[in-house]
Amino acid sequence: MNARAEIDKEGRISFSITELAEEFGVTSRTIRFYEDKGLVNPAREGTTRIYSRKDRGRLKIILRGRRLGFSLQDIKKMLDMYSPESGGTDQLTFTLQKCEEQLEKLITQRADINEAIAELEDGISQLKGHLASGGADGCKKTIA
Amino acid sequence: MNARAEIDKEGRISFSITELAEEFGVTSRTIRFYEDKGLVNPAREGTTRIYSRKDRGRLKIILRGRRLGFSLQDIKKMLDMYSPESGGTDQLTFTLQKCEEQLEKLITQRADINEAIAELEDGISQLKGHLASGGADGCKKTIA
DNA sequence: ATTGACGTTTACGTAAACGTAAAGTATATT
DNA sequence: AATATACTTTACGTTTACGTAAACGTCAAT
Repeated sequence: MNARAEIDKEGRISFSITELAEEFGVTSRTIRFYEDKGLVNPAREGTTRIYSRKDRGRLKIILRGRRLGFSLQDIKKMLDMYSPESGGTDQLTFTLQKCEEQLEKLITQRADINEAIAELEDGISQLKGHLASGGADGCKKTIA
Repeated sequence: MNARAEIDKEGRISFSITELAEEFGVTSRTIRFYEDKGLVNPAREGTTRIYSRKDRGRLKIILRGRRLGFSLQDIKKMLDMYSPESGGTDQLTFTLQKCEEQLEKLITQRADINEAIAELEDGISQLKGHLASGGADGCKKTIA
């Protein structure tokens, strides 16, 4: 049994690469790839990667970004935005602007989703109608 | 001047590939590529592609799908779902189920977006706080 | 008749996001 | 000591979604 695994059973404070991979449903290759691209930067114990809670948080954000269809490059920018480690006033201002741009994007995307959802719901209720009214046709609505 | 362009100035009933490309902000190459993949199937006048309103509708859906991060393959399935041309009852039932699955996906995705938006708004207001309170630090909040 | 705008096919090129082997290190259990 | 397990790096392979170039057809205006 591993020392680290012993110490922090619950409320973990550090994680191995495979732990995170399993938790998030990706391969370790993927996580290392993200590191290659500068999206995470775990500590090292010798050569082995040690992921902090913060690293884990970044991973979570990365994967959500991916689900939303953003490129890793965009996601990197987003992450950099979140942590303006060097807080010069103009850096902050810059970050703020980037954040607001990103926010716009997401809002647009939400609108897209809502449209898609509405159409799907519409289609579903029509399908149900067709099934209820029995027959092979009904109103022949396709796509507009 | 082209005959078609003359006839249907407004309320267009058919479109050329470049018209649609410009309208949707993609290249004609992209649209032909979608055809290659079976996502659209415009009529032909000789060898030239003629896009109907329906084709245009499909294109709109395709591009929205893309913005949402779906693969063309997924989008094809979605489109096939919308138009169950051969309406056998079990075909309809199948389509219905697929639609409902898709709906689930989108709802999940909307949740993702809402999370991301919330975090961003939070981050933005914190940034504004830092900027207002002047200094180089403040509360050192980074990512969790 | 030629220029130009628009269309076509065929086919090779490319960037992003990993997959997948190869080959080695480190620790732990049998 | 040997096997198993987890980790590492290096590097080439793969898929998706187009870009881009070549080489040609078609129509309308100059």
